[in-house]
Amino acid sequence: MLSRRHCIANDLRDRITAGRLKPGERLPSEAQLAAQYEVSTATLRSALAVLQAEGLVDKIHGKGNFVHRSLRRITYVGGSGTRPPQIAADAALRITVRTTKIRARGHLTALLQVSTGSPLTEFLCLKYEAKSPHSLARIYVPRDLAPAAMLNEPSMSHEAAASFAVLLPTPANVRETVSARLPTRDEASTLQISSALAVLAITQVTADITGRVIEAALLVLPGDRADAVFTNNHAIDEGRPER
Amino acid sequence: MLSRRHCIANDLRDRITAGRLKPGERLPSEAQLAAQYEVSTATLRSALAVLQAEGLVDKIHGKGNFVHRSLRRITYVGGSGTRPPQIAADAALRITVRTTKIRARGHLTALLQVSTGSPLTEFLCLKYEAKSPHSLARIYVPRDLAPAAMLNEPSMSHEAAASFAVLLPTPANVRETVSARLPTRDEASTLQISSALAVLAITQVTADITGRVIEAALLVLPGDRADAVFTNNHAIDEGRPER
DNA sequence: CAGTGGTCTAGACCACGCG
DNA sequence: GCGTGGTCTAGACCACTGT
Repeated sequence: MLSRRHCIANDLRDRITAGRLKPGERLPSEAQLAAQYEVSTATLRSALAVLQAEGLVDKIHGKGNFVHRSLRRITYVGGSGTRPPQIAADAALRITVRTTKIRARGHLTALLQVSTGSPLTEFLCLKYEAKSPHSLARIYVPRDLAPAAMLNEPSMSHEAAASFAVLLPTPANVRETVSARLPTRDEASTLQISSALAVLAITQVTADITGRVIEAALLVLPGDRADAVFTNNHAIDEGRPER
Repeated sequence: MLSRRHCIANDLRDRITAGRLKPGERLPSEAQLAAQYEVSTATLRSALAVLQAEGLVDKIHGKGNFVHRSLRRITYVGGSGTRPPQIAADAALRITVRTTKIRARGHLTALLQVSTGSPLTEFLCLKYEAKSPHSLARIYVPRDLAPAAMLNEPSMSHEAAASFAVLLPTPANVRETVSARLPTRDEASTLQISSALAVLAITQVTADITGRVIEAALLVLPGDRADAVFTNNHAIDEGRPER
């Protein structure tokens, strides 16, 4: 026996995945839907919350509920060392970078293996596909390693922005840690996603051959459209994994 | 300006992370908490829902709300090819394996690059730490490759259960795809987690040198306590990533 | 049985977007 | 101003857990 909330969520989900409700389309207002399903607005809203957490529905205050526009999937390609790891920037991605001088504290000291107060440069990178934010990266580099040119160059090349390690002299060892969590308040609003939609968080730490950490990158990708792929070898190739 | 829901969630979160509410401890009943905070039970429940999605609170119907017992973290070690990738089984993990003969269909045909109806063996592996389920893996192997011994061996070694590829003759190429999503109904109940707690889903495809896929593993790890780590080199070593 | 969480209601009032 | 979603209430009733 399913609760009405789940019945309604299932019904709407089916209508969306079957294409009877199309991406970008506005759903009837919550009051109307509540009347159609003969439930209270609270119940109807809890059904929509399910779909929202699944990334199928976008709620916009004052405007309505919309079938999620299925954006291009984001594929983070790891298993680096030969090429700079990066989000596959197939096309038409716009990147903004904000550079800030900060001092290490908290987790950053552990990640970069520097002491508290150590000078760092933070690169806050935001990628957009058209007008929708797609991914967020915070990259930290010890101040003495950040090439001076980059510090003064507001719009750098797309490729370089994704990772700086490749520009540095010595070959790099990379460790990437991937986890699933809810976005912080800031991340949710920056990426314009629901704070109930889990993100794929990737922490990428790059060291030179001496073991010195030369870069730490914290990437946040919306869970509904992101995968991270790690390959030994390019021999295996085909479609998407399950689900 | 924060909603009362978030105020309450923040307050309880602080009390938990500060240790004033201890792991395993039962919270006051929802009615009592609602009275303390002077809100309706609905509002209080929505505050608890926030903490539940963060994995900080376990709700048990008929018993109460409990501060989440912080279990050992699960670290999935990828970047394989030299050693079988596996969940670090530091100690005291019990594994159950259920073996089923099935036929390929849907996503599995694409993953294993076999045609629909092709005979497979499914290994459904569940790891427990004490009595709590910790991770779930579904491993698929073409029937003609599954060693006959394993099919009849109900309790295999812990190491072998995590990945079979290492037992096979030819060296392997591995592709691992990581994503964040909500658990299915089955996964949530099997892992005894909230269906609002995101999971880290890892799809691991192993091929032999000829390019033939010899194994596909679908791993599901609770997002609140799992990381996947991919390293080029073991030169970098220290604590946890951010957050 | 009593106590707990789970679901749902009918309605009030607030905040946002747009004409 | 009007229609939308966002928050909250006070309470009813159901379902599960333990005694």
